[in-house]
Amino acid sequence: MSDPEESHLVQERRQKVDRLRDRGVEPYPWSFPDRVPSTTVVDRCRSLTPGATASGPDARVAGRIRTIRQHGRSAFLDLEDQAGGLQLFLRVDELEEPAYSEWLADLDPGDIVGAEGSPMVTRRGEPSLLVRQLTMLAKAIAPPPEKFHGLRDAELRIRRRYLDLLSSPETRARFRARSLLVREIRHFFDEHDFLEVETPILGAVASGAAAEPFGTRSTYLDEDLQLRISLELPLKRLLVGGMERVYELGRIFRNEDLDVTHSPEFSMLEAYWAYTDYTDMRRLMEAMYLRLARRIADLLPEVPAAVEAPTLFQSPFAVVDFVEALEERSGIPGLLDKGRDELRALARTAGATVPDASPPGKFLDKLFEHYVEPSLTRPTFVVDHPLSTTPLAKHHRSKPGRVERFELYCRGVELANAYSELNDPDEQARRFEEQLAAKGTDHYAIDRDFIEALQYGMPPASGVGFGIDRAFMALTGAASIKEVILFPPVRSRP
RNA sequence: GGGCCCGUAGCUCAGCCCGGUAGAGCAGGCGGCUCUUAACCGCAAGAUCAGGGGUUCGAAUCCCCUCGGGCCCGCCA
Repeated sequence: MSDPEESHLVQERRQKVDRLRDRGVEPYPWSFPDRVPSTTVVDRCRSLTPGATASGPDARVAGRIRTIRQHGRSAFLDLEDQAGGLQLFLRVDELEEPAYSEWLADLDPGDIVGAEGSPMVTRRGEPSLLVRQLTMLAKAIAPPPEKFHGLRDAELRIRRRYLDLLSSPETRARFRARSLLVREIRHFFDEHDFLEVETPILGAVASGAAAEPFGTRSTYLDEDLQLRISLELPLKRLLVGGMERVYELGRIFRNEDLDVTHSPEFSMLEAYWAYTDYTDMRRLMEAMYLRLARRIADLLPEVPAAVEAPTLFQSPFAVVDFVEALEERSGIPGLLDKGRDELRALARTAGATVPDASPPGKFLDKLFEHYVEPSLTRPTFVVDHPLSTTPLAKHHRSKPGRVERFELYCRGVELANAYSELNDPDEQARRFEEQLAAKGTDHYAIDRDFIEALQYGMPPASGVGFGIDRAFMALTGAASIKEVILFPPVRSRP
């Protein structure tokens, strides 16, 4: 693939830029005031019969030229803007300066133009703008992707997302929906009196999850730093500090390979709620997902999975006990009494390869992943995990060997993870030590300052975390996380 | 990191099995057309066939390596 700079197509378009300048037309002007969305013009066309032109004031629209259909001394242009698009109808006897023939010669698909004229409906019934004045707003010197098939090359669609966006209404709709869904999530927490906060991305030791961190370095501090892998510990410090309902929605970084459901950097929301337990949080999450499901159906009426979301997410969500579900599905009784070696053997049989030295919880997670997860297509809360799987949750008040935790699953994907938060400083210290000793989790560094914070007293609280990308995937049925991240990580260009 | 598959014009694709020196549509150029909508009609142009090496009289095509991508596995609560 040669550099577009060298292409003769670009050369030809550069010559058009020169020609425009020679005629005194600025190819890159500063603004286009008083423009309205294309939908405003389309609305004004509704009352018109085919062939009629509106009598009222002229309308001004702006956007990108997608196609040009020239008919000798008239032409139709398809103009696209964020609201949608509109057909422009150019006729030599309607168009003011500059001359029609000059305009068409220097206009290409991909150019951004402004148009002023009368709303009209063609004889074939297409809402249009009968153009009186056409203004070049940004001459495109690189040609846009093919008008009908668009950009299919998966690599180009990701590396040059702007090309994917400008050539694909579906892509534009998807990312618009993502933004509005994030807005909805913020509204939800704001309405429940949670404060949105920001905590550091850079720190000495990344903690709060078992994942390989990215490293970087501060020249000023002369220290090695790590990028955060979770939001948990700083937010809990805020509970200690007296903030009773906090959440953060931000990027976290895990130094791992990318696949259909994992990206090395992704957006995570974590919320902590003082004086409540995981049952309260379960109700909150159910309420949130019910709301998001309704919202996504409105936002993406063209996407079947989005339209089905309100049917799929219906109250009450199913609740299953982690151990009961696993024992039932696998047909293996007494899992909690089994030792590490026995669990490892079972995990092997189930086809999972886990480092021998992993803590018992790791094998249980693998078994769960294998036997239970795929069957969780409807929204289901999996509750009360074995203690060995979860170092930061409070032990269960009535089930020995368990913690008060839930994970929400839907369409086989984990959508949320929450627990009654551990606030006993000594037990927390002990759990960290155990994790560290168990190996297989060598990235678990002990955050001493966090233990110290707990010593001052953290109110009982529930906390939840969920990946924004996966939530959006589950709601829209997206096949890959790359489809829901505007700029997924890619290798630098060769 | 391992396995399989893919990379041909700016874009979308054919040609590759079975070796004979590259073909179309869109976009662009020139000409025609004042209601089209993947507009249409005519003419001309556009390609280090991802890059490098090998086999061969001859390689887009067969083999090897490199780069980039996709899928699966591993890693990843």
